[in-house]
Amino acid sequence: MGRRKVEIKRIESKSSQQVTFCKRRNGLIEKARQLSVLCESSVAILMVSSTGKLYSSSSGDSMAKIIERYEIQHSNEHKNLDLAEKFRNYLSHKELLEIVQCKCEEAKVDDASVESLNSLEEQFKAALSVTRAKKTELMMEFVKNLEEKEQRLIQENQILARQLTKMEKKKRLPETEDEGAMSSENCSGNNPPETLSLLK
Amino acid sequence: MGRRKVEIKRIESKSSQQVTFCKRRNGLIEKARQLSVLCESSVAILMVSSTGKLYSSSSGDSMAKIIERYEIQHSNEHKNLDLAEKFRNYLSHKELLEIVQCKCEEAKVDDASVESLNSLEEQFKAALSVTRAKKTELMMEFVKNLEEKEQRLIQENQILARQLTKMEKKKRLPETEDEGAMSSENCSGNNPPETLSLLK
DNA sequence: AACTATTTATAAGA
DNA sequence: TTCTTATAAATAGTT
Repeated sequence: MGRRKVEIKRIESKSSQQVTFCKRRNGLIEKARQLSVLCESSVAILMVSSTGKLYSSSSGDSMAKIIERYEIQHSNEHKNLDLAEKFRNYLSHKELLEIVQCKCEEAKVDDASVESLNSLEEQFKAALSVTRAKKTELMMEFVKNLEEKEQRLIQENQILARQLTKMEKKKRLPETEDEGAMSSENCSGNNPPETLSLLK
Repeated sequence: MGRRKVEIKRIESKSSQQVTFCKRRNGLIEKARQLSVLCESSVAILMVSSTGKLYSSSSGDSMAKIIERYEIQHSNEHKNLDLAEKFRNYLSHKELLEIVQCKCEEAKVDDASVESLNSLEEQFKAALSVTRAKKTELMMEFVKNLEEKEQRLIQENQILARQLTKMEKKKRLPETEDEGAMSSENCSGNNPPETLSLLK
């Protein structure tokens, strides 16, 4: 698509190559963007020019996310970075623990090479991360339960305090036997018994 | 380039989207191949479809090599674990938040390039890490306080219940005025008042 | 998966 | 680099 048909083979002239690289690079990035928008997908492009310069573009999602997705697919090859994040996103806590257990077994049989220990380390990092998330979840639940329990205890205390106040009244005035039971208005203005200080 | 001009926006029909994804995906890969050959360069493409399926292509060099090249370039950002670690070790939560705030300001002025957003993302990751540690600390403290409070409330309830039991006894036998106050033995065998059901 | 009317990308030139 | 434009190539809608 140009004035001439061009054969797809190395462009000899370095300057023409540079011009073509620039034009087609932009074209490629635009095509990727369109694909991403039209089809609700993520596209990442990495280009290394003949001079070694790197160009990259990502659409639909961040470069990191897309590369991560690739590395999950090719899990054997991805030795290095933040395994934890990947596991967190794609595996349940249980599944992860199973993998770690398995790795531990392997490591026992193994001659504990640096390779295998490195792999084990990564597994532990991932396990740590997922565990941390699980922990938070459980703590949130625990706090919620404690708060509910606290409310119930406070209510209970109030009921007990009210009964106590009423009893003391009856003791002082034993002749008034038949006043309305449990009327909260009766208590509202009274000082609570001193044992209720913690409720303040 | 087709029977109609198409707007670059999400294709509603899932099946059309699928067809377009397939056609343009192949087109993109072919363009990448051509660029690689014409300009003696390496091109990697990663595509994640709307259904989460991954497609990849590399020309001029292996995917692993090209991704490696990218990660070398972005080594500062890819060491995010180290970055988080550094922040945790050398900066207080407050200082980190200040840095992040500052970065947010920068990003607002900036034209929000992929570069700057990527950097911002890394800052957030670091912030997240430190925040998570802080959060755990605070939650542990909160839980401790709740547990202490719970104990105090339970004790208070027991005291109130005891007083109530005693009062009821006095009422039934008003002649025995001077028995030992607060003797727990007196209550141990008694049924608690019905309002204490929540303590069981 | 193939066909083709059109649109789009781009090679060459300025 | 960027723009222009003739032409090649990609692809949307159709079969």
